[in-house]
Amino acid sequence: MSESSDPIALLDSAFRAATAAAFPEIGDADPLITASKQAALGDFQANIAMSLSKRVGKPPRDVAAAIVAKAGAMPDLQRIAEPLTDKSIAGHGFINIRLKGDALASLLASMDTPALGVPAPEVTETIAVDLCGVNLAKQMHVGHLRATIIGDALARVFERLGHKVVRQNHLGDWGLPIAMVTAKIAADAKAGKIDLATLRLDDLDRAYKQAQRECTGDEAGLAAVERFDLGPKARAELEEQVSGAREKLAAAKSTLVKLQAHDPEIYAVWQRIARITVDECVAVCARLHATVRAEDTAGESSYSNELGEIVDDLVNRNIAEESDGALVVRLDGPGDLDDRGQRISEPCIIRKSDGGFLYATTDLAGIRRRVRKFGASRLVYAVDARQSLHFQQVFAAARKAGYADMTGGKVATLRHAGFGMVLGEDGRPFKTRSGENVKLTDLIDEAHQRASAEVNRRSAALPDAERDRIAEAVGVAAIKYADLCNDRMKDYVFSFDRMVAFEGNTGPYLLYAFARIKSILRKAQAEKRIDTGPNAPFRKAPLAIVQPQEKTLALAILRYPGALKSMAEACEPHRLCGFLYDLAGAFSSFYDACPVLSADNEQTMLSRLRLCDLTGRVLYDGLTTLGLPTVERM
RNA sequence: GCGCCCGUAGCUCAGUUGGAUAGAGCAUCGGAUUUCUAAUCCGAUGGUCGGAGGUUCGAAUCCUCCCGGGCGCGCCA
Repeated sequence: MSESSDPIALLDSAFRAATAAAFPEIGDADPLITASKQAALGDFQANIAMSLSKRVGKPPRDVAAAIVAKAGAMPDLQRIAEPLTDKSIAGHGFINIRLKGDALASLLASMDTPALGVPAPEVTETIAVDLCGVNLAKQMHVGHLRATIIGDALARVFERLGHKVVRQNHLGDWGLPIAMVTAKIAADAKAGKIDLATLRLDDLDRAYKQAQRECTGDEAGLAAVERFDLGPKARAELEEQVSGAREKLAAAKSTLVKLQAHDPEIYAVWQRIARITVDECVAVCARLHATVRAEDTAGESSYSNELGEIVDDLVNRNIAEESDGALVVRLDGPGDLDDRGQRISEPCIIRKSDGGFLYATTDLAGIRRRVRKFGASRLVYAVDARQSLHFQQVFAAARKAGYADMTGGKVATLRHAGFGMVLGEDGRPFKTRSGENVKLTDLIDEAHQRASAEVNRRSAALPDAERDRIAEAVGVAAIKYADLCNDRMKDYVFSFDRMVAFEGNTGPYLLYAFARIKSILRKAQAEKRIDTGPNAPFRKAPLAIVQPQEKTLALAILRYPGALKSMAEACEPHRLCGFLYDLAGAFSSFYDACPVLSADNEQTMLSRLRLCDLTGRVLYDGLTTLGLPTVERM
C-alpha cells in the first residue's frame, strides 16, 4: 500500500484512530474531515465532535477536547500537523488543523511522480461512453456541442484513471428520414444533377432538409379545404402538394426496403453519404480537440439485424407484451426502478403496431452489445437531459431483460449523464439570427477569429503561424471550458461577448497560467543555465513551503487526485474545472508574491522552480483530461 | 393530469458527506508593474439562497406544501 499524498486521507485515518481511542464504546466513526473554508481558521477541520455529542452524552466541546487529547499525542499526526491543543477547538466544537510546511513538502514530493499521485484503479473496468450522437447527412451543430465535449471529457477522465474506454458515436443513420435523403440523392445522382464523388456534407445537409419538406404533405390543410369548401383553386394546389408528398414518401419507403435488403445501388449511395458524414464529423471533432474517430462510430444501422432477435427474445421470455397492437415492456413492477428508485409508469415501446422498431429497441441492442461484446461494466450516455425518461425506460427494460448482466454475476452500471441546453443571450435556445442551428465549424471559426484579435494585440512579437495556432487553441479552450465549467444538468447561456474577454474564470485564464509557467522554465534554462530536461536535478530539489501563497498552492496541488476521482464518480466535469481554476488562481497569487528566478537564494529558487514545474504538470494533465488544448506561450 | 430538471449578488455561475460570517467571475469603485507574460494580482461595494413550514446542536443542502421558469409523458429520433 503506497503512502497517500492526500492530506484528507491521512487526517481521516489519524482522527478515526483518535476518536476510537477517546470513545471506545463508539467504535469506528467518520471524523468528518474537510478543507477549511477560511484559511485564517486552519487548513482542515474535523467536524465529528458535534455529531458525536448526543451519542456519548457530552457537550461537543468536551468531545472535541477528548479527541484532541488523543490525536495530539499521536506520532503520525505530530509529524504532519501543527500541535493540537485546546486552542485548536473553536466554535461549537470544530477542531481546526494546520499542516506543517515540511509535511506539505513531503506530501508534494510523494505526489511528484509521472502519475501525479493518481493511484492505479483497484479494478480496471471497461467503460462505454456514448458521445457526439450525430445524424447522417447533417452538419454538426450546436446541438452536438455538449454531447461531444462532455462525453469526450468523461471518456478522458476514465482513461486517465486507468480504465479502458470504448467511445460510441451513436450515429443516426437508419430509418425513414435517412431513406428520404438517400432516395433523393440517389435520384439526383442518376439524373446527373450531382456527382457522388465530389458531394460534400453541405450539399447533403441541404438535400436532407429538402427531402423532409418534399415528403411532408399538408394533409391537415387539405382536410380543412375539403371540410370548409374553400374553393377549387386552393383545393387543387393542396391536392397536388399532398399527392406529390405522398409519392415522395412512398418512394422513400421503398428506398428504405431496398436499403434494408442491401440493394447494391441504394446501399452504395447510402454508404457514400455515411462516409461523407463520418469524415466530416471526425474532422470537426478534431478541431474541437475531442477524440472521436471513425472506428468509434456505431451507427443505428449496425444494430438493424439484431432488433428482430431482441424483440423475439423479450416476447419469448414474457418480458415484452402486446398492447394496442404494439409490443411494450412494462416497467411499473416492484423491481423496475429508475436511478432514483422511482417507479416508471410509462412502458417502453419496442415495436410499433406496424411491425417497425423504435430507437428504444436500438438502444437496448446498444446496451447488450456494450456489455456482452465490449465487456463494459459501466455505460455512460452523454445525451441531452430531455431524453431522461427514455433512458430510464431503456435502462430498466435492459436490466429486466438481463442485458446488463455481466459474466460473473455483476450487473453493469447504466448512467445517463444528461445535460441542459445551450441558450443564447436572450435566454432562448441558441440559434442564428435566421433561426437556424449554429454549425460547429462556424462556432469554432468565430471563437478563433475573436481570439486572433486578442492574440495579435497582446503577443504581436510571436511569428504569424504560432499566433494563429495560439488563437485557435484559445478560442477552442474558451468554448469548451465555458461548456464544461457549469453544472452539467443546467442550461447555460452561450456568449461570445463574455467569452471573448478571456478574463477571470475562463479557459484562456487556465492556458495563461500554464504559459507563464512554461515561460519561467524557458527563462531558467536560457538565462540561469538551469537544466530543465526530463531528469533535471531541480526536479529533486528540496521543497520549502514557507510563504502563505506557497502553502495555498501546495494545498491546491494536493487536491488533484481527489478532483479527478470526484469528476469521474459524479460524471461532472465542472468539478475538475473548479479545481483547475483554484489551482491557476493559487498559482497566479504565488507568481505575484513569490519571485522564482530572482529569489533570495539558490535553495528558494530551486524549490519554487520545482513548485512551478509540478503546478504546470498538474495543469497540463488536468486541461488534457478535460480535452482543452494547451499552448507553450501566448 | 403525472413525471423530471431548475430558481443563490445587477449579470453569468460555484457551493463537497448537512458545519463556523453563503463564495467566484463579470460589471462598478480604489490600489499594484525599474524585477519571471497586467489574458495577472490585492482590496471595496453588492444577498429575504423563490416563499412557507418541518427534521437537526446546526439547513442553500434533507422532508412536505406552495409560487415561478424549462422540459418530457405508447407506437418520431
